[in-house]
Amino acid sequence: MELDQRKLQILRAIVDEYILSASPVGSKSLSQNSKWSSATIRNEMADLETLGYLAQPHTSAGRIPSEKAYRLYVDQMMQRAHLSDEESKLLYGYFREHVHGVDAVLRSTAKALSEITHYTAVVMMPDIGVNRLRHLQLIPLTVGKALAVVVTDAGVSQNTVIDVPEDIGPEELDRISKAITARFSDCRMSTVSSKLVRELGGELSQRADFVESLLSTICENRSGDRMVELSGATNMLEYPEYSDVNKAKTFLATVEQKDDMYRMLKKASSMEFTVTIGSENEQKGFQDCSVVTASYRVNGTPVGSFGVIGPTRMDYARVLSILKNVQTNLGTVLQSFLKEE
Amino acid sequence: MELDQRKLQILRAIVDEYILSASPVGSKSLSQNSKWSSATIRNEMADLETLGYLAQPHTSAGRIPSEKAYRLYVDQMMQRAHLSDEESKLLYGYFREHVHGVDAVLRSTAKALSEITHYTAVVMMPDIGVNRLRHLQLIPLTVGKALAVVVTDAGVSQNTVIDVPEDIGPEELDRISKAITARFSDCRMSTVSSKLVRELGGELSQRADFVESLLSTICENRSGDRMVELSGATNMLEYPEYSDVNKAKTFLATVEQKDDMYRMLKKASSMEFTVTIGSENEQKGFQDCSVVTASYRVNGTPVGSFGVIGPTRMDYARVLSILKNVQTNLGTVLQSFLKEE
DNA sequence: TTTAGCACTCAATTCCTTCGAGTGCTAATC
DNA sequence: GATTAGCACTCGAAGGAATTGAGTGCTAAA
Repeated sequence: MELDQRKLQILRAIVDEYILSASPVGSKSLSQNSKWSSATIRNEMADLETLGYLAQPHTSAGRIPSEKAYRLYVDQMMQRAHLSDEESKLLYGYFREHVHGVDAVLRSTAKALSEITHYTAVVMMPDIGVNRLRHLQLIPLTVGKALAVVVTDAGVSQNTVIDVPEDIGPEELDRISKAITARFSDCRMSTVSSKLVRELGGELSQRADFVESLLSTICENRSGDRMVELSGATNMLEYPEYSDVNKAKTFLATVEQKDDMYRMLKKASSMEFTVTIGSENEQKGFQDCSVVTASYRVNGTPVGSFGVIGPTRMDYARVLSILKNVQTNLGTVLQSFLKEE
Repeated sequence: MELDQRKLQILRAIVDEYILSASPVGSKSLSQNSKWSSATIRNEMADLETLGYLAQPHTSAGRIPSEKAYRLYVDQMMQRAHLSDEESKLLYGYFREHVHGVDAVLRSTAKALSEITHYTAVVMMPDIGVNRLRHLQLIPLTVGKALAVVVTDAGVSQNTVIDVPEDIGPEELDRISKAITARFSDCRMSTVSSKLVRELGGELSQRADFVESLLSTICENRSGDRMVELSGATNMLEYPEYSDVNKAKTFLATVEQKDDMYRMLKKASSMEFTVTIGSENEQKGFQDCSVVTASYRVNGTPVGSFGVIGPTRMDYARVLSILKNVQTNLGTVLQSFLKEE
């Protein structure tokens, strides 16, 4: 049995309807806005069920789309929604407001996404490895401790507390900062530590051990916790899917595992867009959710990604349009951080 | 009518029982562990209800304590719980782990509190105004922007993006940093800006306007958002009080208003401990919650506070013991940041 | 003053009924 | 042969009556 034109149309109508209503779609209501009678639609529905695109919660209920149906819908059937002028203005506004550095922009991106989609948004902070070092400053804290502040070409900054041998005083920390900044300026963070061993010279060579441990600490510092911005987790409580507190709790617990979220986004950052439906997700807590992500780039290199998490029946078309829009805005903003040099 | 000894004992038993079970306490079950018959207890309960200490959800149900009862319980009746060795070790462990600066310690405090109490914890980052400046470093970002990193004697650090006149280059930023650090080291942050105008001299005087705006930006930067660490918000979903998704949503929305949380904690930081029961709370979303806070000190000055938010029937005795314990631990840890100088 | 006894109350639970949206199948129609 | 009208059937949801039981207030006896 094949999916002919009519079956496709009916399936699409069912998915569209279910995304809106969250309750099983019956043949009668469908036939209202269609050229076929409810009986015909019933027959087709029966076929679609056999083919695995639809499921019936119980005998006398309508049909709901299966994950397979969503997959088909996303891959082939949906029509990209277009955002109203109002919406894209609103969205753009979020980016205009927070031009205080890449981190701030990405955080406000998360907020924008969750507020506009009404789903949950996650944004991954850029992978510092691919960025170029612009400035490193060591600031003495207490004896044996210092704060390392790193600034990269993308405007990203990062603080790390590091251990310092006790015989290095504040002045030397400052000299070392300047030496590292001078020597490694414009190098990719990921190559700084390996280059180091070979190119050491001058003042730095006396403190090679320290400098090496310093740089590796900095690169490893970015724990998932600080690397993922989460927003609108509680939006999910709006949906009937989560009117059961236990389901809500599972979802919230999953989404707050920032390490996992980071891994998920990192994986997705090599792709322009991803749509992961229901059980396709690795996370157990997302079995009834879908995750849609988009990557963002700096100088053409993908450095991170952001995404929206919603119920499987989420409005994929709309979400994808929004992500697309945000991706563009984000590109412009990030580029502006680089241009100003 | 007075609250005689027997009434007090019965009231206490009811509160204790209700804290555990969350369901109305009847005279029969109470009489099991008491020297009085259910009838006597019933009579006393009727009196306690007239006096406003108890309420009946409906005629044929047991009694639940009123807010007035909790107030009395907290102020006079409860016996301070004592933590098991295991628990205080566990609690102490959280502090041993994260000695990477005051911020990190406070964040892990929030986590510790929420995990051990199973309620929601909020921790306020210390009010930077009362701390003494130790180091200020300006790091160039792009043309017209720089990152100001401030380190205080309590080990607290803070990043702020500031605007810089375009004619100030990286070298001058560095000189200004050093000059400010030298001149204002050991001054309270709150007095730095006012002192400034009078004591300006040498290099700084040429850039008086810039320096002044810089310092004021730094002091005003601490938005509630970054100043409050929240942990375990979803713990509340465990309790029958929040089995209704809407109530849960209201609670979560309230607790995520970090500005409000900051204001609440700031207000509480002048007191060693506070217990705010139900409608005593300003926040509308906390009408069915209680908030217990404790302050923490650096050099004897209260600089911040932390607290636990739970249902009104929370285990006040236990929570207060834990807060007390944490307060002590925190004092020791914060002190250690100062001593090492 | 305390308590045993008893009638009474009322939410929660259970069981039934009704209702209706929806189905599958069959026979008539295009 | 494809489509559709018609009809019997299914089953969850909604609503109502009966039952249960934990708990009360009151009264009279100890």
